[in-house]
Amino acid sequence: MNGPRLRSRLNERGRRVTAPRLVILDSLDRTAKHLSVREIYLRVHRHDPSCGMATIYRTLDLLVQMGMVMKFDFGDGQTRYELTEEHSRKEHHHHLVCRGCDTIIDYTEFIRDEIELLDKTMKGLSRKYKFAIDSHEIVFKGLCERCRKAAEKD
Amino acid sequence: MNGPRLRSRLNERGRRVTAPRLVILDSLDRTAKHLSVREIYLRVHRHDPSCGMATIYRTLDLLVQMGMVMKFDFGDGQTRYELTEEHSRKEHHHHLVCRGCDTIIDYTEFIRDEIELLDKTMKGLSRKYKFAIDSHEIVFKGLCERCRKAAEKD
DNA sequence: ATTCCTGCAAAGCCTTTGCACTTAA
DNA sequence: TTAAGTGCAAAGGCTTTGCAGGAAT
Repeated sequence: MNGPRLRSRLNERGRRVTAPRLVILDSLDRTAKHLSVREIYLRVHRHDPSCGMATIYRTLDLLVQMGMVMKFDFGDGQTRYELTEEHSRKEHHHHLVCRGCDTIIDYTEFIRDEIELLDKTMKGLSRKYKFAIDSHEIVFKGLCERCRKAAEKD
Repeated sequence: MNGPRLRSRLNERGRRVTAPRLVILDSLDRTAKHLSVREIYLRVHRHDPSCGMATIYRTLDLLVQMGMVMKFDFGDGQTRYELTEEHSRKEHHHHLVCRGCDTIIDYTEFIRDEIELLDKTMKGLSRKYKFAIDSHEIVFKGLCERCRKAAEKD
C-alpha cells in the first residue's frame, strides 16, 4: 500500500529503493500495533533473513526523517514506531498507556474536540514561538483494571 | 521547599530520609529545566560528591513511584525529570520541543481549555477502558526559527 | 561506473544489578 | 540492632559506527 509512496519519496531525494526499506515499511503497514525495534526486526527477518539490526535502525531513522513514520517512547524502555496518520490505515488517535503491563490503547473518543483545540493551540504556539510545528501527541497514563487490582493486593 | 513533604512521604512508607534523597529532590526544586540524569548527577555532585549514579537512578525511580516526579522522553536520547505539578513552583504547562536543537519550551497558553478538554477525555477514557488514569501529557514538536532557517540552507 | 546501501562486528551509552559496607531509625 | 540505602564496579541492553563488500541507478 505504501510501496509506491516510498518509491517516490526516495526518488525525490535521490535515495535508493531497496528490499529492506520496502520490507520494513511493509511490516509497519501490516500491523495495528506500535512495534518495537526488536518486533520489527523479527517480522522483517521472516521475509528477509539477511537483514541486520543496523539496517533496521538506519531505515527507521530515514522513514521518520521523511515523515512516514513516528517514533514513540511510552516509558517501557522500548522505542516504538507507527506509520504517520496519512500513511496509516488507522484513524487519527491518541494513546492510553498502562504503567503496569505497558499495554498501549489507541483511543479515538473525543478526537474531534481534541483536534480542534490542538489545532488552535498549534497555530497560537507557532506564531508566538515562531515554531514550524509538525506533530503533536497526547498520552494518558495510568493502570488498567487488571494491574490496579493486582496493585491493591500488596 | 519539598523537604518536609519528602520526609513525610518516606515515613508513611517506612522508608528512610537520606542525604542523597534530599539533595536530588532539591536539585529538581531549584531548576526550571527538565534535567537529564547526567545533569542531575552533576548538580548533586556539588553538594554530595560521594553520591554515585546508581543512587541517582534508584532515587529518581523512587520519586516517580511516589508521584513527586515525572519522567519524560522527548526523543533526544535523554531521559528527563521534572517535579509534578503539585510539588513544583511552575504553573501547569505542556511542552513544545524543537527536533533540531532539542530545546524544550514550557507553554501555558490555552492551558485552561486544554485542561478542561483533557479532564473530560480522562473521565470518559477511565470509564470506558476501566483505567485509573493518573497523568497526561501533551507534546508539540517541530523546528524552532533558527533550526528551520538552518534546514532551509541545505 | 558511481554512489549509495548493507551486514557484521565492535564500540558507545545509558541503565540496572550484585555485593559488601554504611547508616537511619 | 537491623533492615534499608549506598557506592562501586561489572554486567546488560539498546543503538550507533567503521568498514569492506554488494547493489541500485
